[in-house]
Amino acid sequence: MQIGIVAKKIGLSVDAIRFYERNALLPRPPRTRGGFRQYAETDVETLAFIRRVQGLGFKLSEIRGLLNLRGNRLQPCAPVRRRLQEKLSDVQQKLASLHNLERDLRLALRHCNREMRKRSAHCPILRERNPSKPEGAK
Amino acid sequence: MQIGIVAKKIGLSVDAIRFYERNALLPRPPRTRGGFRQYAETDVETLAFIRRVQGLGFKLSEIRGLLNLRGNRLQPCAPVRRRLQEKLSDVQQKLASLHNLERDLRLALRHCNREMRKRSAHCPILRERNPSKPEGAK
DNA sequence: GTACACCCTGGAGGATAGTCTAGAGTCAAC
DNA sequence: GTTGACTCTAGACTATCCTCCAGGGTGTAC
Repeated sequence: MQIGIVAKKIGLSVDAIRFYERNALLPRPPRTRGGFRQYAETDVETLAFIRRVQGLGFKLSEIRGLLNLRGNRLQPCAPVRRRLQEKLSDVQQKLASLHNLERDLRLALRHCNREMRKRSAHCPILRERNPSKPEGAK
Repeated sequence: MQIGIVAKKIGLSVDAIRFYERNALLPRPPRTRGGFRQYAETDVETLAFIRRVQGLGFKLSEIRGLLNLRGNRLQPCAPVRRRLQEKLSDVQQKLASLHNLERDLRLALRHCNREMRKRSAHCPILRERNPSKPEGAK
């Protein structure tokens, strides 16, 4: 299978696949005499895996770690589990900080509305010194 | 006030302040004969403003827009309000997609746990074709 | 044997928000 | 007038995940 076919199959760009190869996420495939990459089904699976865990919020560098795990057969579930748990707590932290941000934005909007009702000429967001101490946000 | 003082006052690096100037977030201050920047209180306020709305999740390019609004006095509250609302709905979208991600991660962990209880040698995350269709995530 | 789509490489670029560096100059205090 | 802390500039670098490009070669169908 040549690279364009694989790209279409998986929904990636040709450039992205070559990028993954350069960055050791995908093994170097054999080539035709002319130098064209020739992929097998396992490569397609690897790419599908990459997409899938990328969808779980893993960075490419982390995915590289997972792929190495994937290579050996000795009960690799435990380290994967650990990584999933780490990722879950990352996500939960991000959620918390976004919730804070949401609260601060609502607060700012409320100030804004109050000022508009008063037909005041100065916007509290633009003028005030310290309207709501938005700190918690990431 | 020279740049280091301002930096300390606001909690930014000297480099960051110069960076803001280069990127038209902060006006160019007057200089001493020797070429040192001399800041006034209003510059400190501008920087405080930048920090504040950055804490509300605005990018520097967006903050530049807000700062322009800040210049004119003609009832600028309405456009600010609009931007705040846009930002709020961005945040809400991100929250939704992170919630999806959290759900997918929990699901993946559950699969993982099940497999470990079975003392199975293959990890469902590494092997399965399509364990939980993690799509909704950003 | 030629047309056309496809592939190759290496390197640049891009968005974001800065940080870091070298090498030189300045300010204030003593 | 010298010391020491501070500042100046331009440009390179960080991390992330690719995309785009030129200039050239390959594969296959007709």
